[in-house]
Amino acid sequence: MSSAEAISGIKKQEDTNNALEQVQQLVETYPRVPITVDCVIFGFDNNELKVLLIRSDLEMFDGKWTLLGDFAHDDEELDDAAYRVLRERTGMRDVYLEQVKTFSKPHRHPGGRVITVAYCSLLNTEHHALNILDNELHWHTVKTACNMAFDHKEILDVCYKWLQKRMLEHPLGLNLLPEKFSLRELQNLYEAILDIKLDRRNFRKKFFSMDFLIDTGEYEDDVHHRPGRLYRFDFDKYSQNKKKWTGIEF
Amino acid sequence: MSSAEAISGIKKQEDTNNALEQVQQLVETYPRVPITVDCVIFGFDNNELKVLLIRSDLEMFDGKWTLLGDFAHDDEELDDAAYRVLRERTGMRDVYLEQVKTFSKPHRHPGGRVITVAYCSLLNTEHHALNILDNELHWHTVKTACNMAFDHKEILDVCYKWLQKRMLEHPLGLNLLPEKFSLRELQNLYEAILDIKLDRRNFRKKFFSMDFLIDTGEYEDDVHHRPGRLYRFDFDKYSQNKKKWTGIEF
DNA sequence: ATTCTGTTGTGTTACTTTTACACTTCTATT
DNA sequence: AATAGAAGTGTAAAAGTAACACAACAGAAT
Repeated sequence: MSSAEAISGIKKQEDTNNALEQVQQLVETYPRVPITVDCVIFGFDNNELKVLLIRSDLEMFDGKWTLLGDFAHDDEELDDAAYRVLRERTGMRDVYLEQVKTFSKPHRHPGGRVITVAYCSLLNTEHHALNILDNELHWHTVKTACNMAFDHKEILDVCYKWLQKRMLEHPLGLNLLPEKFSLRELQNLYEAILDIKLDRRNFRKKFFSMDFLIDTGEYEDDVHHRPGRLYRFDFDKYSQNKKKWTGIEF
Repeated sequence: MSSAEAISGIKKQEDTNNALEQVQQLVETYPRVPITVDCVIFGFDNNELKVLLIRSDLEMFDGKWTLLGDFAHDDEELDDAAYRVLRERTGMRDVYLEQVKTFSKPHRHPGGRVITVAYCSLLNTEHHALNILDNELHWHTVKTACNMAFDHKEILDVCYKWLQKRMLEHPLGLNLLPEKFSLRELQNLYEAILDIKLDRRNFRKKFFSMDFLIDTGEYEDDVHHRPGRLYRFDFDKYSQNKKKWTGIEF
C-alpha cells in the first residue's frame, strides 16, 4: 500500500466515523417512547373461541383483565419480544404468531405514553397446559370478554376481526385444533370463529376438494355416537399449492 | 354530604393518586425507544406505479433514497404523525392512509435503535403537485426502486405486496386516478399494480356488474383516438354495499 | 336383541360466476 | 377516402357455489 493510499484509507475511516457520529447524534434528539407488545393468544375449547387473559397487577385497574404483555427489551426485535411473552406465560415455542397492529393513542396508558404492538397467536388449549397460573391466567370466552384494562378490549376486537378475515384465506384455524381432528370439529371451529352456520355437505366438499386433508384411517374414540374419521392437515402440500389471489371483488 | 362520606371521598382520592403514581412509576422503568413513521406514498403516472422518495440527508447514506419519514412527536398518535408527514411533504390532506406494519430490527438504523411504523398512502400524481422539492423529492418507479437507505427497500416491498392484496378487496386504486377516469385508465392501473394482464371485456363486465361506477356522460378529450367514456366512483354506494367475506378459500 | 337417538357420510341439480374469445363503431391522422 | 388504434359489445363453455334428503352407523335405553 502506498502512503497516499494509506492516507486516503485513514481519511475514509474518519469520514465513516464522522458520519456515524452524525447519525447517532441525530437519533439522540428523537423523543423516546416505551414500547410494549401485547399478545392476543386465541384458543379453542368446548366449541368456543377463547383468549388468554390475566388480572391486572395495577391497583388502578383492580379486578380488570389484561392481555399478556410486556415491554420490549433493549435491542430486542418486537417479534422476539412477543415470542418471549408467549414463552414466559405459556411455556410454548413454535406456535403461530403474527404482528397485527400498533396502538398509539397518547393516553391509552394512564402511566404516561406507551405504544403497544399487538400480536396474535393461536394454540390448541389441550396441548398447552397453563403451567404458570399467576394473576389468574385463564382462557376467557372471547364473546363475553369485557371489563378490560387499558385499551385491551379494542385490541382484542381488532385481533378478533383480523382472525376472522385471515381464517378465510389461510388455514390458521388448524393451529387451534389437535393434530388429528374430525371434520365436525373443523366445522365447529369455523362456525364458532366466523359466527355463522355452514352447510355440512358443502363444507366437507370444499375441504376435500382443496385436497389438504390426510385421512389417518383412525376414528374418534371419545364420542357418544358414530365416530367420525380423523384427518391431519398437510401443511407442506398447502404451502406449495396455496391459492394465489387474482380476482377483483369488492 | 355526611362527614363519613367526605372522609371516604378523600380516602378514595388518595387511593386514586397512589394508584396513578404506581402506574407512572412503573412506566418510568420501561426502556424507551425512538419511534418514527415512514410513509410509502404511491402514485400512478404514465401507466406506472410510482412512490415518493427523497435523497437521504445523512452523510452515511450519501446518494441513497429514503421514504418520507419523521419521528413521532410527544403525545402524537402515530396515525396523526403519518398524516403530518404527508402534509408537510406534499401539502395534502384527506387522502387515504393506512397503517401497514411496524419494523423493529435492532440494527435497522445505524444511529441506534429506532422503531418505525410504515403507513401507506395513495394519491393522484396530477392533483398533487410536489410543492416542496427539497432533497430531490420525486416520483420514483416502484419496479426500479433500489439503492435505498436503512431497511426502506424492505418496507417498500412489504407495502407494495400489501397494496396488491388490498387492491383486490377494496377500491383503493381509485385514489390513484383522477376523479373522472376511463375504464382503460382503470384497467391500466390494475394491470400495472398487480403486474398481470386482464381481459378487457371481462374487466368491464366485472366493474359494471359491481355497479359502483357512475357514467358522467363525458368523454376523454386528451387522447389521439376514439375517446372513452368517463366515470366517477360511487364511494357512498360502495360503503353501503361492500361485499362481506364468507367463502373459505386457501 | 330390539328400538331409539344423534351423528357420520354421501350425490344431484339449479344457479351463479368466471373464462375465453371476435367483430363493429368511432375518432384522429394521413 | 383510407388507415390506424382504441372503444364498445355478447355468447358459450366451464367452474364454482348453494340448496337440499336419506341411508349407515355407534351408543344408550329398553
